[in-house]
Amino acid sequence: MSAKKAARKKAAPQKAAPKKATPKSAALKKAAPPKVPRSLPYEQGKWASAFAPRAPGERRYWLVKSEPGVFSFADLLAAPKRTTCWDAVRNTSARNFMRDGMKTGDLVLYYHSNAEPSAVVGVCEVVREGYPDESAFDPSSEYFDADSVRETPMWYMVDVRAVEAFVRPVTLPEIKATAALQQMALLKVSRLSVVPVTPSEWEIVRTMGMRKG
DNA sequence: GCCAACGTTGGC
DNA sequence: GCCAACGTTGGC
Repeated sequence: MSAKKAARKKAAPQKAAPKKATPKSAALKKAAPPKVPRSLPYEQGKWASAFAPRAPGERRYWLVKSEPGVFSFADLLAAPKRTTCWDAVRNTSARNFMRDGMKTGDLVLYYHSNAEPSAVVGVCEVVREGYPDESAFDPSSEYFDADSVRETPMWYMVDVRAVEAFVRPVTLPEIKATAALQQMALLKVSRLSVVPVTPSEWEIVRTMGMRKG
């Protein structure tokens, strides 16, 4: 285990729920002049398809990671309305996926990272599209970021609701051993807590997770 | 615990 | 704008 895990703090007194994944970095940075959220050229990059205009009714798929010791899928199932805000993400690419890519109704694979075994354990659904992450504004939060101000929020989150628990975990070794899943962003991009999943990848992983035996 | 792969920061 | 130093994630 690594540093994280340290997370798990007071419950955010906010709307949805507790904290989750990505712990953060340290610290309180000294007061700095507000920065405008940087816009990366990701629209033209390898993730362009995640942000491209959608066909009418098109649903997209994603994967989010959380350490089970911090916020597990069982915690999500036990949360009010089986819903939580996916706060505390402090990585610009993951932020962009949440702020600009995810839409209500999209389905999300729930992955337990730093777990034994690390695995996809269930499915949740986006029920609220990107909105400012309140924890970044709160000086008492361990996720406080002085660079994020209400006028120009730096960090965003979405709300997700649990849809179904897999009947068995689809482990990382299994994913790595599946030919059709070799291109999954989960395997290709290291250390990103929110990543896109293609429709075929989603179908394969979900089928594996819902099949007994 | 180790370390690879990144992302971010800051000096220049 | 370059790039080295540093921090973080997360598999192993």
